[in-house]
Amino acid sequence: MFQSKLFSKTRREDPKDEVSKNAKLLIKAGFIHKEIAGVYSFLPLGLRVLNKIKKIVREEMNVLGALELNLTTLQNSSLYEKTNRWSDEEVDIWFKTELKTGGELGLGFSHEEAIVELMKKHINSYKDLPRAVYQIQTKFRNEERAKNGILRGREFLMKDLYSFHATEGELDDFYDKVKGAYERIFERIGIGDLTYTTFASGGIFSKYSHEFQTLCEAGEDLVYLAEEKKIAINKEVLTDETLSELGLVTEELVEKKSVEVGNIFKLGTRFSEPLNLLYKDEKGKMLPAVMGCYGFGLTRAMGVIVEITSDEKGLVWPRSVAPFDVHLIILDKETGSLKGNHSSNETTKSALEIYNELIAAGKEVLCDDRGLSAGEKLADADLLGLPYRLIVSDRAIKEGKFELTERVTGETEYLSETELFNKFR
RNA sequence: CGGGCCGUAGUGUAACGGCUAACAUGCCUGUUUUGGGUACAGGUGACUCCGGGUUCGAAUCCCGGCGGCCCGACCA
Repeated sequence: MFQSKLFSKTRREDPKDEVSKNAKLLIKAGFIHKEIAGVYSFLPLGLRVLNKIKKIVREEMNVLGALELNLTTLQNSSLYEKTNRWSDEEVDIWFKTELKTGGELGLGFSHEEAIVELMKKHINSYKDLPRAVYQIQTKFRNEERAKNGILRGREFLMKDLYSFHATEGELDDFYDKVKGAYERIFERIGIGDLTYTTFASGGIFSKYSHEFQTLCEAGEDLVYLAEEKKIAINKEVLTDETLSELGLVTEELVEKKSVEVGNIFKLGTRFSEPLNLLYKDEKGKMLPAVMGCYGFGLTRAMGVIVEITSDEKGLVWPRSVAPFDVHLIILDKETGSLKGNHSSNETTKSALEIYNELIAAGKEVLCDDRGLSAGEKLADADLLGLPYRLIVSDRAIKEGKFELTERVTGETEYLSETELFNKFR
């Protein structure tokens, strides 16, 4: 893609209405746009990052054998009355609205009820179990106070997976597999080292749930780490009892701030019972299905990546989620001479060749063909934070070399064309 | 939901109750420059968030609304 065609512009100054690092940088670099407090639009660059994360999440969901679907945003109030989750006393984050013909609706904040209602039509027998379905969908939560940019919005993108089982043992097995899948997701999106599987309060059905907490100064949660064992405990369940159960002692724990990027729950029959999701077992007995639910905040994960990887110059994307692989920067005496994908200038011509070859090699390339000064282009490149910056300049062309700089380390190599392509193979 | 701060060109800031609301940046024209936001010249751009009030006079003071941020509470 040519940068001259990209409508989003970078800004020189921090937006005055943002304090969080993630929002400041993402806005400055033109990845997102704030519509309302806690409500952000995703511009082309930001959307590309989100899509990269989505792809990784989908791949890991597929490994679990889960099928993707898409439930509605508008939710029927009467369904939630059955599980006692419609009243404001029970759930205070609903965005509620109503039909012109009467009747209340809510914008979905989570979809346990909806998925159970749907699966009732498709699960009748033990032969229909187990089942796992997921969706990647915008959730709405009427937070009293949105904060920290895209870490806690009123509207955000979430992956929610639900599983249905005949027995608790079956749920336990699946639950452990999901835990593994989550660990792979965090590894793959580049925050695995800082993400801890954390014991948290479990709700009614199980003693604990597991949160995936990424250590981060911008975090709102407090976790206690046993670093060597790679175990963490959320402050909310930190008791002597918990410690002895997990075989830990207070002395080995370190307190850290963190962001909850995922949370997995054993729901048991919390929803299947009141909503009558029943199946017949081998003996013809009607039993409620045993369920699990597994959430992952995509937009929040993106915010966390920014919080922990960016530096004073700007964003620093891990390769797996970067909007492009390579930032190809043309520095020549006639920049702006690039018209309709051809040019008479040797440097630009050479850059275009490289551009086309990289694309042919399957790389995603952002080519800075704008008629700006070198300094501006370099500063923008740092701000956008693509993994590699490839400079094609008059100087380099004379020497027959391309200059490749890795954003995260700042290390530069001077490569021949062959070496360059070996690098990207 | 308690407490605090704030709202001025696209962006970031300034302006004692008093001159045509200033500066930087951006944007447009031209010349210049091409390895770290190049330089110069000319130009463009604001009903000072909205509504009321006080005053000879309001960006500035008062009331109400809307919007934004922070601290705390909350976050199934």
